[in-house]
Amino acid sequence: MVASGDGTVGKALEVLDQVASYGRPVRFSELLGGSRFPKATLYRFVQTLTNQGMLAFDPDRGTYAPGMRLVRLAHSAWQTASLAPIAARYLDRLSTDVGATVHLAQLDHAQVIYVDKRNADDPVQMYSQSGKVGPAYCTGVGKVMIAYLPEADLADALNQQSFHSFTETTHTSAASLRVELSDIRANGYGFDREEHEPGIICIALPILTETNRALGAISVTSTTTRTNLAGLESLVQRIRITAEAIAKDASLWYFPIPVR
Amino acid sequence: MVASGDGTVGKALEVLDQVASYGRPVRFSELLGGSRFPKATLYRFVQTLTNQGMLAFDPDRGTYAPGMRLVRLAHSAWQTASLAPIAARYLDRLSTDVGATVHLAQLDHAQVIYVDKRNADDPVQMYSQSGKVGPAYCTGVGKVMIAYLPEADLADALNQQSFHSFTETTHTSAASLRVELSDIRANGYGFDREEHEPGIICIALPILTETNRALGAISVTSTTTRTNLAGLESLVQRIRITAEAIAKDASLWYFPIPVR
DNA sequence: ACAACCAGTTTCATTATTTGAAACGAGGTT
DNA sequence: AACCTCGTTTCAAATAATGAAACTGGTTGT
Repeated sequence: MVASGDGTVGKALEVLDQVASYGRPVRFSELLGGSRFPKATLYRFVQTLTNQGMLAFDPDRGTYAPGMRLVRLAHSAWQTASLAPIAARYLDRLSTDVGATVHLAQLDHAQVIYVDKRNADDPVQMYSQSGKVGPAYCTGVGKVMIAYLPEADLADALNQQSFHSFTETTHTSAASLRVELSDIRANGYGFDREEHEPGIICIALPILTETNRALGAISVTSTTTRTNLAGLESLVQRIRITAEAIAKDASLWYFPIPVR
Repeated sequence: MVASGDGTVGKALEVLDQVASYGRPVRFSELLGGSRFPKATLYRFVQTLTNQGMLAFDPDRGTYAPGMRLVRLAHSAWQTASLAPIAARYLDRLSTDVGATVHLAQLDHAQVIYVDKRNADDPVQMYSQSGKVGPAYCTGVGKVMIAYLPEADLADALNQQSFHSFTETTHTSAASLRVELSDIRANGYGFDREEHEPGIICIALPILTETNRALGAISVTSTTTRTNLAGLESLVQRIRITAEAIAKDASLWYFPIPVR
């Protein structure tokens, strides 16, 4: 079933996603055009979401945009459910050690979400890169994370990949990707071989629990003008130290105190 | 009616807020304890939200936490509905000019959400301060924003303030706050007179549309050991330049192209 | 071995909410 | 005045949410 949608809540969240997808404030009629819901129904959803602060209505322009309540909730999510707070100090060190850009990512359904970043070249933090999404099938972090998914979830995730061919090396089918995924499980790391952007390569390692679930992934990115895959591979030991340190901290971190 | 809640969607979002409020992963039974919903109902909400990626379930520990979909959505919100992207360069300049901490905030219902920050002392950005919330009635940014609310919304916002007395100067009633709000409208700026934390003072200015709605606010914060209210007041002209520049950019920014 | 207990999950008849076609109202344009 | 478009409201029919109670599987106590 393509259209998932758990009841009313699922539909409302679908509308929320739709608004977010425009990347700019939108009019009601625009939403209606791109929506599977009838006018009155969509109208009620938009009203409800606005009441709830999940959408913000601009009365001057009559437009809707994602609301500030999301920012507040995401702050919670970022702090309690993401690896970013735990990983921060390790990423700092890794980035200065290897002198390259470091990403920390997690999986959301079948998509990659970048939750933190260290840019070695230009020390100015791009504020809130956090939240940016990317495809799983053609990024280093994406591939190492789905490689450790249980078969049922993996099949699901593969179904949701677009397999759009960004470059010559992009995987264009689940079958060819599956071959690489078993390599990744064998090695414990994976590459991005210019699959997403020409000239951009990376090496990625998963952050694993004791039960071998991937909590997230870290990657070191570079360009073909500066190094090559072998060059990146030489960093594996160093990166593994970071990944394991983060995994260990994460396991210690939440020991939900059974407060009574 | 105290219990608002628009239908099923409102209730589900209430549960989402509840999970976020713990600030750590929580068990189902903990949620049940603090919830007005019966077991089966709460269970279904949590299931739905988890399916939707708004919550994340940790199968190893049996806990729920805010999900990564929120981070993705908030990225959208931050980029399209917040003033942060527009204001960034102005905040940089203001912060170096005045040599103090600068905040950019917006209103979410009756709460203040900090969407960006420049810390003059310590150049290390605290990553993703963005999303942090604060009370409206005892912060500089909060007061200048609610001062420009239409009466109906203002009454609503005042009702939702806790008027908890943090310090000796904290407003403890809507009545006394209202007096200050009319001063703020007269002057175009407002102060935090150690109302939230002893020793911490700030001056805040609203970012206004042509129709005099407050899109957000900026503040310059300092301590009583370094300066005083008169000292902050001397910065008004400089801050106003920034506030007006942001307002102007914001008005130019979204001119929703009627694409056809 | 057994019983009691607990957290989490499922069931199902009842109840309340959502649904959407259609009508309406407010501006604007011809 | 007739005619658009866009947003909003109405209301009976259709659907989905509700929650008490039963159930499951694991843990603890005797």
